[in-house]
Amino acid sequence: MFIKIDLTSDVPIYVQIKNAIIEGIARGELKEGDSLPPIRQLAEDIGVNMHTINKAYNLLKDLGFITINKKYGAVIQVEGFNGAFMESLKEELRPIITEAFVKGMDRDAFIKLVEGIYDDFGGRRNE
Amino acid sequence: MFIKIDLTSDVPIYVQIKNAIIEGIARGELKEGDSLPPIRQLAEDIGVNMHTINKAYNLLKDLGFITINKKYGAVIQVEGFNGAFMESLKEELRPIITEAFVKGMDRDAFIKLVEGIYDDFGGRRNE
DNA sequence: ATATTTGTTATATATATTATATAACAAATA
DNA sequence: TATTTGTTATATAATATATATAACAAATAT
Repeated sequence: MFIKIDLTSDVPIYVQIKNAIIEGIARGELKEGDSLPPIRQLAEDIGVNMHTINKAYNLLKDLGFITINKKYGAVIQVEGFNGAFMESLKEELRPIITEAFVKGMDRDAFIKLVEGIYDDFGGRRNE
Repeated sequence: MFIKIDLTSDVPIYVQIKNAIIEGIARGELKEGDSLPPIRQLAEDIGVNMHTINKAYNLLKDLGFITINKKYGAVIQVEGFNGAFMESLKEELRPIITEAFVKGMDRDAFIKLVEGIYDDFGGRRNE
């Protein structure tokens, strides 16, 4: 687990950790069934408090990216997208797109940006 | 100005107001040169504190959507996108796209979603 | 000229969020 | 039996969000 935290960022640490782990899955570094480190260990590794990791893990659970139990710890298990996810995705996306549109960025330019990010995950396929 | 605030939302009120005003520009209801209501008036209209409006206006100014001065108040004046905007846009977009990708949403499905939102602003053109 | 309206600034208070620090618990593991 | 695990409970501190008053200086209206 290589997670770099930017303490100057306005993005909360537990959100940065959540993002980094989802990135790890997207890049294929973390696969279904893989275990994440115990919260105390990861906390020491990246130099933050145990509860901050715990918060990140529970957020990942709520978002449907991992399961947590005492037997196996935190295990990558991705719930596919559903209606609720699509709704929250739209709500997140809308103000971002609106800002870009108002600033003169046309549809094609925005789509190019999206394609560029998607290409980072290359030919990777989700099972 | 028709701004509806969702007090149960986890999105701060001043951000909701900022988003609503940018939406207004995108929909063509607010045009370059138009003045926004005085902060006290808008505050009373939507039932929030003066400082909350002030914060929203100053955020809009920092983001390059309005200018503020005592003579003309808050006036719509959109700064076109630049490198800094593109960078922050990418940073905002990346974790959202990554989540969608990991959940099995492919590039084309995501782009369709983007196109749907762009279509809300119809044939409108930004000068 | 005078009063009002404007954005701005200054305090103060209250609540929620974020992050850390310790401690303890129950279940699983070594 | 001791250790490790996620979990829960308190406590503290800093920051963010929102409200409430008050006052200021500049512009506007009467």
